[in-house]
Formats: sequence, C-alpha cells, structure tokens
Amino acid sequence: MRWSKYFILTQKEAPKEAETISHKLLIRAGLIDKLSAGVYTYLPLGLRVLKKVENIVREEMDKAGAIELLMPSLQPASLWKETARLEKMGKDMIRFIDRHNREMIFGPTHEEVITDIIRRYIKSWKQLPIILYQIQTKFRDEIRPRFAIIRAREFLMKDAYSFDLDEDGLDKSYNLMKETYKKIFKKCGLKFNIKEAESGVIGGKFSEEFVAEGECSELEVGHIFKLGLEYSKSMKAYFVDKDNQEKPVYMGCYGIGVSRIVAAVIEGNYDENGIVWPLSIAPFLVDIIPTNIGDSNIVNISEKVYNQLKMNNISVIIDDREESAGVKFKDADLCGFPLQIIIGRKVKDNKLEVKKRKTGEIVEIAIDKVLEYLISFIELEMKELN
RNA sequence: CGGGGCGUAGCGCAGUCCGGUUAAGCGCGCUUGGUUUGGGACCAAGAGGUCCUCGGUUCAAAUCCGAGCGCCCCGACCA
Repeated sequence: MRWSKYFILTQKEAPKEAETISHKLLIRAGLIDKLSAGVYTYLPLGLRVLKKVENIVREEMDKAGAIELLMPSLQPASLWKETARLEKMGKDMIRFIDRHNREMIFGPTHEEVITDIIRRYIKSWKQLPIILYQIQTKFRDEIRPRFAIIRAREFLMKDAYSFDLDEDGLDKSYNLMKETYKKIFKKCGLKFNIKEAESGVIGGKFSEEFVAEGECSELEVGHIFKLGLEYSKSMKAYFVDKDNQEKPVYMGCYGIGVSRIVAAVIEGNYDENGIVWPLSIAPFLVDIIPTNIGDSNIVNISEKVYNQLKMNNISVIIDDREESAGVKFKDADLCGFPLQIIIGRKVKDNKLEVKKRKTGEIVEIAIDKVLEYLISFIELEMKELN
C-alpha cells in the first residue's frame, strides 16, 4: 500500500472529549471516526485491525469445531416474548414499529434466534453436540456509551452457542470455549484475567468473564455462560434421546467483543509516541520510510524493498509522501507499525535501518539481507503470540 | 436516568464574567510558490465560520435571558 494513495488521517491532538488512552489513540492514528455517541466508523486502518482480530477469532473457533453462521440483526419482537426478555432487556433494545405495524428490534444478542433454529432443526440426540457461532454487528442502546468503541451502541461481536445432550456435555463445551478464548486473547496480544461473574440478563447458572488488563476499568472482552435449560425449556427446544424420551437441550453461550478487543489491545500496548501493535493484529507489519523522496537513490531502493516485501506477502505500507522524515517517523510511531524500514543516510553504505516499534531498537542491515531479517523476526514474534 | 462539565474554522483553544473597531481571532492542519529534508522544518501569499439551534431583551448579542438539541465525564448495567 502507498501512503500517498491510502486514507490515513493522523492528528497531532486528540479531541478533548477523548479521555482514555485508547480513545485518544484510535482517533489520533485515524482508526475510527465518531458519527454519534457510541457509533463509530472504522476508517481503513482501523478496519484492517478489526478484520485481523475477526480472523483470529474465526480461525480459533473453527479449530475448536464450532460452525459459523450468520443470523439477522433485524428480529421480530414476538420471539423475545417467549423468553420474557422483551421486558428484561427494556430500553437497551433498539425497537421500532415497521410499516405493517409489527414490533421489530435490532438484535442485542441472539439466544432467541439461535434457539428458534435449533428447536426446528435439531430433533435427535444424534445431531448433538454442536456449537454454532457468528461474527456480527450488535445493537444495544446503552444507558451510557463511553470510551469510544469500548462501550458502543453498535459494535462487532462474536457470539457462540453450544447445544448438548446433558450437563456433562455442557461442561465439556464450556471448557472447550474457555480454552479457545484463552488462545484467542493470547494471539491478539491481550493480557487478561478470568473472573466469575454475574449472569445478568443473559441468564443461566454460571458465568465467567475475561477482563483485559489495562488502566481502563471496562470487557471485559469476553464472557462465557452456562445457560443450562433456561432457553430450551421456555422456547421448547427438545430432542429425542436414545431412550426415546423428549429432553430439553443444554445450552451455553459465549461472547467476545471483537471491536472492543481493538481498544483493549491499545490500552495494554502503547507508549508516549503512540500505539504499539502486536504483530498479529497490526494494520501493516512494515512501514517503509524513504527519508527524502527528493533523492532518487533513496526512492529507488525504497521501491525495490517495497516490491520485494509485497512479493513475499509481508503486509507493508510505503510512506511515499512529500513529507519531512520527522513527520513520517512520528506517524509511524503513532500508528504503531511493528517495524519501520528507514531508508536514508545509510544507503551510501548499501544499508538501511530497521526500527522495532516495541523496543525502539534500530538495527542496520545490508539492503539485500533485509528480507530474510524480517522473515525471521516476524516468525519469532508470531511464535510468542501462539 | 441522577450528578458534573462543555458546544466559536478539520483539531486544540482565546474572546463570554463587564453587549459596541478584536465590526470573528490564535496555534496546528489545509492550498499555492520558494527554500529545506533523520524526530511533527522555514519564508511568503491564501482558502476556510449558520460563534450548536430557535426564540426573547437591546439602537446593538459569540457575549445577557428562556427553551431545545448535541457531546464528554462520574454512578447503576453490559461484550
């Protein structure tokens, strides 16, 4: 990607409404843009991060044997009357009356919809256990949206639902998801603690939450619940067991705030110069900085390195703007690219500099050795996140 | 929803108390030209405003009064 042709709008100063560090940096690095309270656009750079998190989540869920589907955001309120949650959720749900005078809602969560599917498709013990999940935009009219995307009214969530024959099965599914969550958060470079939690409106008997470490007091990035028979009974999701008896399915549900992870990772990975992305979710791994684009030698070498990295599938952006070196350094640090390749005063010795964002360490490398240096560094770092 | 704060150019602010040549200003950013080129360069010339909205007071309102809207922070709730 060429910086000059991309859409990155960095800012020297954060808007005064931003108080938490992730909020300030998300705005300053040009990752998000506010449309309304708790409603944000993911700008191109922010979207790249969001997609990377999403893919890590998807990959690990798939590995655990969960199956992806996509349910609608738009739901008939009638479904929610079956579980009495229309009242319980109250004003947190965004509702409206459609032109046919039907009451509709925008899904804040999907227990009702998934249980409706299960009760119609799952008829036999032979079809269980199963875990289904989706990655989807959720709508909650929060009493108080805050800290930008940490608590938004519209946000991206991965929600999974497990269905088992009995309590033992539920325990197994639950533990599988718990282990999967640990892997996901580790891969995202997130330090976290697991705490027993209140189940709230989701219900069920037992739940634990994954709380990201960081200064910001807010999620909690993940929450897993043993729902038991609560929904299957109220919505009549029964299967026929081996002994020809109709039994309710044992359910669990498992949420991850995908967009919240983006903010949580920043809360735990920044310094005075900006964001320090873990390699796994960085928008670009490498930022190539030609210090002076008026110098054709520098430009040529930069373009060569750029093409070389692209051909080797290393995600790279080249800062080909007509800006001073200082501006490029500041932007590179702010945006948090893990590696900066500085091409400038060392070219006379056939060298360039590789700066590691996390440590600030700068290594001089021969130009024709840079690819292998990067590959081994990236491999090493990625291994640590596994 | 209770408590607190804010709303002036894209961002950060001054001006508001004490109404009037500050007859809308500063820094950053933006445009053009030139000089620069290793940590947010310099010089010059520019563009950019419903002073949140509506109403009221007044000869005169960014400034005073009223209502509304929006945004942020603390609390209860949540991924």
